[in-house]
Amino acid sequence: MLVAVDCVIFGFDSDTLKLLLIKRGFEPQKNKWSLMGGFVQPNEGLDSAASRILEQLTGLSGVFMEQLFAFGDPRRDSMERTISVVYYALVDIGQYKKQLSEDYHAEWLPLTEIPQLIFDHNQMVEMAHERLQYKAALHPILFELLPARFTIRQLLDLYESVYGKELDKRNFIRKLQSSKLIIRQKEKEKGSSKKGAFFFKIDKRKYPFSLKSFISFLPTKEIFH
Amino acid sequence: MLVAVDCVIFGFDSDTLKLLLIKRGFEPQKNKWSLMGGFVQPNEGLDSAASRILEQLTGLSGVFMEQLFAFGDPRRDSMERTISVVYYALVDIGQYKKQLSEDYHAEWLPLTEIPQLIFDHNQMVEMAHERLQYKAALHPILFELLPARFTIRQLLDLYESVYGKELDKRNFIRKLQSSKLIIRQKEKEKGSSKKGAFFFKIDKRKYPFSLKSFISFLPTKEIFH
DNA sequence: GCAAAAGTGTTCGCAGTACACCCATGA
DNA sequence: TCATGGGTGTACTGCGAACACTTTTGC
Repeated sequence: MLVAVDCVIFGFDSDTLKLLLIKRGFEPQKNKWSLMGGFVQPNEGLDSAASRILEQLTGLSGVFMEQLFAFGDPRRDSMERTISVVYYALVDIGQYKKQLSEDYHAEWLPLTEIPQLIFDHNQMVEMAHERLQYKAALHPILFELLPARFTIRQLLDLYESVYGKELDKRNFIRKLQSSKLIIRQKEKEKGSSKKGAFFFKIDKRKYPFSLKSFISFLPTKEIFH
Repeated sequence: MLVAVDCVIFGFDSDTLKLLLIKRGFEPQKNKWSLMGGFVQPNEGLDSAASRILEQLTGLSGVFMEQLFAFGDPRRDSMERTISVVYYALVDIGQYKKQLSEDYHAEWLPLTEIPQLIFDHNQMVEMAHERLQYKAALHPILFELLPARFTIRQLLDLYESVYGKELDKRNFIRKLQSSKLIIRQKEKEKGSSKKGAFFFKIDKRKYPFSLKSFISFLPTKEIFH
C-alpha cells in the first residue's frame, strides 16, 4: 500500500485568502490542478515528509503546519491503492519567492475560485478550510499568514476573508487589545491611507503559549455559523 | 509500507473513565497490553477498517467514532515500517457484553491506571484523551458514553472524570437545561439515593444538529486548563 | 427525626454587542 | 477644505460565576 502526503497551503495577499496549487507537469493527470504532494520515504516520518514537500514547492521551512486528516478510500486514487495523509500550512505569501515553473507550475489561486482538482483533493481543501475556521476561532493562528509586522486592518481583512463575513472593527480591536498579544510599533504603514496605520507585532513571549489557549477575536455566538 | 488502524475505546462506568485494552495473545509483543488494532484490507476504507476492528472487539456497531491522528514515525514499530491511523470511540460500557477472552484478553482499565503499552500506544491514548477534552468542551459528545436513559448525576460525574476536576452542580444543570437538549422522563432512578433522581434522555431531534454546534457545559474560562 | 442526595434560586460583575463620532493627513 | 481611512468611547444587556437553602424519603 502506498502512503502519500498532500499539502493544503494557505496564503493571504492583503485582500483574499489563497491556496498554492500546482498544474501537474507529469503523468498521471498531467496538466490538471492538484495539491502539492509526494510519497513518504522509507526513513521519513509523516511530519518530515510534509515539511520536505512544502519546502520543495515554496523554499520555506519552519512554517506553521499541522496534520489535517488521513484519506484512505480504496477508490480515491484510480491507479493504485494509496493512503494520503493531508497537512495544511499557513505561510506568509510575501515570503514566497521561489520560481519552480519548470518542475511544477505553481500558482496562488483565491480560495473562492478553486478549479476542479484531481482525485479527492477538492474534498481535502474543503476540510482544510473548515479546520482553519474552526481552529482560528479559538486560537490565534491566523497571524501565521501575515508578515512579522502588520496593521490592524490587514488582520481584520484576513479574519473577514477566512470567515467570509464582515466583523465590527471596534469590537475586534478591543478584543485584540485585551488579549495583550500584539505590540504596537513606532512605525506606520503609509501606503493605503493618508493618516497612516500603526504596525503591530506579536508578543513572542506570549504567543507560543496562547496558541494552546482559548482566545477568540470573533463574536462568540457566531463561532460556528 | 503497512497501514494499520488502532482504536482508543473509551467507556464510563458511572464513576471512572476507562479504556478497553487487550493483552495480546499473539506475537509480536505477546502478553503485553495494547490498543486494539489491525491492518487495513485492500478493499476497505480507513473508517470501515476502524468500525470492523471495533466490532471484532466489542460486538458493537453504530458507535461514535472519529479519526484522531496518523502516526508514522519510521521507528514506531520495531519490526516493519507501519503507518497507524488512530481512531477513538465512545461506547456505552453497559452495552459491552462480549466474551472474547480466547482471542483477545480484553479489559476495561481506568484511564488513570493505564499500564505501559506497546509501541507508541501510550502516546495515542494521551492524544485521544486531550482530543476528548477539547471536543467535549465545545460539543455534547459525552452523551455517547452513557446509556439512553441517564441521570444528571451520572452526566456530571462523567464530565468531572473527563476533566479531572469538580464542577458546580447548579451551574452545570442550568446550562444543561438552557440547551434544551435533554428531556426529563417520568421514571426515577432509585438506587443511589432515597429521594430518587429523574432519568433524562437526549432530544433526538436536536442532538445530531447540536453535535456540530458550539455547546459548552463547562465554565468557559477553564475550557482548556 | 435524621442523614443523604436531589433539586431549585438569587445576586453580582463583566464580557460581548451595538452603535457614532473625532483625528490626522495628503491632495 | 475635504475626502479617506485610522482609531477611540459608551451604554446596555444577558450570560456566567459564585454561593446556600429546601425537599424528599428510607432507615
